[in-house]
Formats: sequence, C-alpha cells, structure tokens
Amino acid sequence: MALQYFITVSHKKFSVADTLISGQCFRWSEHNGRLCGTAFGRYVEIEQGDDGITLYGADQADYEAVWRQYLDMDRDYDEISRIVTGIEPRLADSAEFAAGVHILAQEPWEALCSFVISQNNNIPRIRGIVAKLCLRYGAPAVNAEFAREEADGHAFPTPEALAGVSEDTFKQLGCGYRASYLVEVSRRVADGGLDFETIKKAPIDEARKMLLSLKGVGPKVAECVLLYGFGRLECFPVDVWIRRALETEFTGGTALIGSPYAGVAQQYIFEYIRRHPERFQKDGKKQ
DNA sequence: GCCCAGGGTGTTT
DNA sequence: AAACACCATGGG
Repeated sequence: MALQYFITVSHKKFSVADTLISGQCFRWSEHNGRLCGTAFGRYVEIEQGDDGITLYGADQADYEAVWRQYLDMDRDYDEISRIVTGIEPRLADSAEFAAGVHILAQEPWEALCSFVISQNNNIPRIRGIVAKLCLRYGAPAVNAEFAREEADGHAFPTPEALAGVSEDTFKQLGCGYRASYLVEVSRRVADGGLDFETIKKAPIDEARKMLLSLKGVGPKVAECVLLYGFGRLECFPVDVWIRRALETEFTGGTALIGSPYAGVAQQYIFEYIRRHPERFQKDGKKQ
C-alpha cells in the first residue's frame, strides 16, 4: 500500500492487538503481525512498533480524521486504571493484565447490530456472521483492493442496506432466532425511528430507554452499544463471564457500577477472565 | 447425544 | 419481581 503513517504513542502500554481482538469488536483479523480491518469505510493495516504504531493505507489526515478517535488515543488509561483499582483493589491484576486495551469508539450502528447478533452466541460465530454480512451487504472500503481477507475490505452494511434483507436471508447467514430482531432493528434505524444523534445527546438513562425499546435489545446489549458505540464509559455490560467473575473472584466489583469508568473496568475483567478460562468456566469445564 | 455461548422475550408463579 | 421455558446454530 502506498500510503503509510507512523505515529508515536505516548501510552507505552497500548496494545493494538489486545484492543482490536478483544470481544468489543468482531471485525479485525491479524495477518503477519498486522491488524487488518475496516472502520468508517476505510481499510487499514496497523502494525505495532516499540515506540508507536504504523498505519498502512492511511496518511496523517486519515489518522486525525478517523483512527485517532476510533482507537481512543487521547485518553489517559493509566489514570483510569488507578481510579477503578481504587474502587476495587482486587482489580489490580486484571487492570495490569489488560493495560494495553483501549475502548474503541465504534460506529453506533455497527455496535448495535453486532451486539444484537452476539446474544446467547459465541465470539467466533459472531465474527463469522458479521463477516458474511459485510461481504454481502457492505460497500467496498477505501483501499479494499489491499485487503488480505475479502470481508475485511468491506464496510459494515448501512441500516438501509440491511433493511432490505429478509428474515429468511438472515437465517441463511446463520443468525438463527436473532434474524427477526435484525429485521426490526434495521427498519427502525433506517426509518429514523431510532436516531443516534438523539441518543448521543441524551442523558444516560434516556439513552438506555431508547435502545431498550428495540425488540432484541436487552440490558446487556444496550450497555455494550452505549459503551462501545457511544463512548459512555460508565456503562457496565454483564455477560455470563462477568456474572461468574462477580460471583467469585470479584465480589466487590459491583461497587464499580455507576462509577464513571465502570465500563473500562468491565473490559479489564473480561480480558482477564477470557485468558484464564480454567478459573471462570462454568463448572470448570473446557470449551 | 449433551453443554455452552459477550441474552432476550414471553409466560407463569 | 422473580423464576422459567424457549429460542437457532455450531463447536467442544
């Protein structure tokens, strides 16, 4: 790829891989040490060096316009780590383990759609379904010709594109019983019945209510959408893994709920328990 | 064959 | 309000 841009990263612990392959987003893949994927309609490959990151397929203007915000490069995660660990000291191990993780600023629609698909599902399957949707209904990204996996070079489908997809087709793509939810959610968003600009400006409880009004969106999905799609770092998604953690090794973790960076702490716990499954799997079973 | 997955809905107590 | 069955699908 012709374009190339290097940016020095002051947050030395920042990990591109841990951030992009982390269960908050289902679109990135790793090839030869580079993280490859599309956001905001642009395909990019990101390589981590000792002092910073190199973006292939992007220039400085792209970085400033898209990737700086998407990767949340301007936030002080060391400070956040201190704050959440102050609330629950037993977070120290998790916070250190996942210190390289940033909370991505994803497009709200992609977050909403992805996490509707995520319910009662597992991450590899979610990734597969999302890839199919992007391949079939997403527009080719800028720089798509360089993509090593074809789906990586497609934008996430617009609400309008998915509003034209039938329930049967969603089922054929492996969405299962979530197919009807996708039909409904796509229509509501495409029709303007759910307006992301309004959600952005709304107080958090109003924002929650608006998302919860969608069939197929419950408390956990709403928290994920607000955290990963709207930058509401106080939102605290509780999935089966987090629930088990709160019932066992992080019983004090509920004190985080409602605090300004609860969502970041949640991410630290999630990364930690997913990499130590033997301690948190149901009944100690293997997956 | 059973159990599980970044859960939610609808129904019954 | 709390408990419960049910929901599709693929991997372990």
